[in-house]
Amino acid sequence: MTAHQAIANRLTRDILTGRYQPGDRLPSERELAGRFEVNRGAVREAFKALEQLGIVDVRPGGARVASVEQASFDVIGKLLEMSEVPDPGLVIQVLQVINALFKLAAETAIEHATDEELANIVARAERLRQAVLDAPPGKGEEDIVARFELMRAVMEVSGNLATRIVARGLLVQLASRLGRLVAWYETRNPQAYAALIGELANALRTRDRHALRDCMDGLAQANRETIQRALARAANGANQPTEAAAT
Amino acid sequence: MTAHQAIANRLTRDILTGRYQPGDRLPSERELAGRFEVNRGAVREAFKALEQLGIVDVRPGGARVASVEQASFDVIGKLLEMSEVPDPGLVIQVLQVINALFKLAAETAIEHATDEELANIVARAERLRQAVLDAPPGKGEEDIVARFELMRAVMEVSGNLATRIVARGLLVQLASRLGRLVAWYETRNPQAYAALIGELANALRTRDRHALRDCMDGLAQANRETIQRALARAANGANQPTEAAAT
DNA sequence: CCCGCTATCTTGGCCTGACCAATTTGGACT
DNA sequence: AGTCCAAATTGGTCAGGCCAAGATAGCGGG
Repeated sequence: MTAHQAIANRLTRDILTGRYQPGDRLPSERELAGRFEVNRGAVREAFKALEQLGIVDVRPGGARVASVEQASFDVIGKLLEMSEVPDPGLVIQVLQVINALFKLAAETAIEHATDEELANIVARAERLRQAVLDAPPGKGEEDIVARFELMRAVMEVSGNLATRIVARGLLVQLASRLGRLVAWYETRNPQAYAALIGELANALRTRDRHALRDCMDGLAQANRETIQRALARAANGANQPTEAAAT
Repeated sequence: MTAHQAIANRLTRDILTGRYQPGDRLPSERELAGRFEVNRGAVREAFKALEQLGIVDVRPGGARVASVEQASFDVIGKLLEMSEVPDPGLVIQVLQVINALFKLAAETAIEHATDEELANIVARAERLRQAVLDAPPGKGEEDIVARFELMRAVMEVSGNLATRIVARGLLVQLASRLGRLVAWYETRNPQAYAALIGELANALRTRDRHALRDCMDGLAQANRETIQRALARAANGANQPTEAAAT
């Protein structure tokens, strides 16, 4: 962790947690340099990062914190990192966006992707389905990662660069945060979930748009429930199972 | 335009147009400082911007350009600015993403928004509808902006921060680019479009999810066609109607 | 001839100290 | 109280330099 990164993180945290309100003026570069005992250049680089994040507007005369509304979408990742267990409401919102894009990507994929690409996806889905079924109860946690990867794979072959970039960004931001809670995941009803995955694989294979739409909502709901439950559990027994250390 | 911004723009352009390939090493900070006749600090700040954009990976030993795949979604705006008339394919892709989010936002809005918020949106939609109908043929170009603003308004009241941030980012990036082509817009079939807007307003007012879904696809298609036609026209008569100056 | 290791060179990270131009701010003046 | 101007503050940039983390070429051993 370089100096300017540390400073940027600290300031980001202070801003996103409301210690600095929108419109407030941040301390000057010189003062922060003194406070953090670093060179002004390091503070400047941190400011650049904040500006790029869209949470600060820096110009001669002073740097002011901007409204969250006009923030870059990278702040979502930062917001997820604010607390030990990410805010469930925000996670759900991000999931909704991801699912909307997943739906779009899948529909585009069955129109534009090559047979080979689709076959690849289908194979991956089948693998996930087997994994879900084979996993002993309480030991099927790992597949939450596989679920995300399946989504990502579909987005890759959608041929839509915008979808890829946006969804990828959201997925990595979310996955890197949820991955740490892996110990709390549990697929409530493996059979039902496996069936949904199977439907998805079939819809993709046959390029059946209608079948696709039918299973999408179910999948989204299943994912949401799994994650919601994991979050709730994590929030309770907050630091029992693993070491789960905070920095 | 400050020095580091100019340098960042130049390098961004070089990278996105393929002058530097993914994996290539960028010239060193010192060399670029010499080439652009600025201080190394300025180049450093430019590098910070590129790094934040996700198109460059900078670390001791050298800065390398990253794959477009792992870029931040802000590059979409940059990509749209690469050429005089934005790449139609990319615009369509971005529109698809926006529409997917619009759909999500609208569905969330009819569930969570207050009556007052919805009434606001409906009023705005009605205004747009009237404007479309009243505009004399060939003079209805301005409403393309209103269309975007209507979408933005719906996203604002959706109560989903992730949607707001992502969609807002995409909308401003796209709108700021398409706004300059305003002279080429023309609503092909005002009556049909006005009818769709009317349906949308009704669906929102009555919180009718089914009716909402029905008109969404039509709206998306109408928007896509309008913009697609404008782009094609702009690409042809590239600099006839207005001054349309390039920097 | 190829592979692995080391010494050297390059590169980014950071520092001190300084000047300029844009903004803020406080006080003088009306 | 409201206006206007000058001083203080702040970000933007520059110069030159040290250090540690990577890159690289050259050597030695297989």
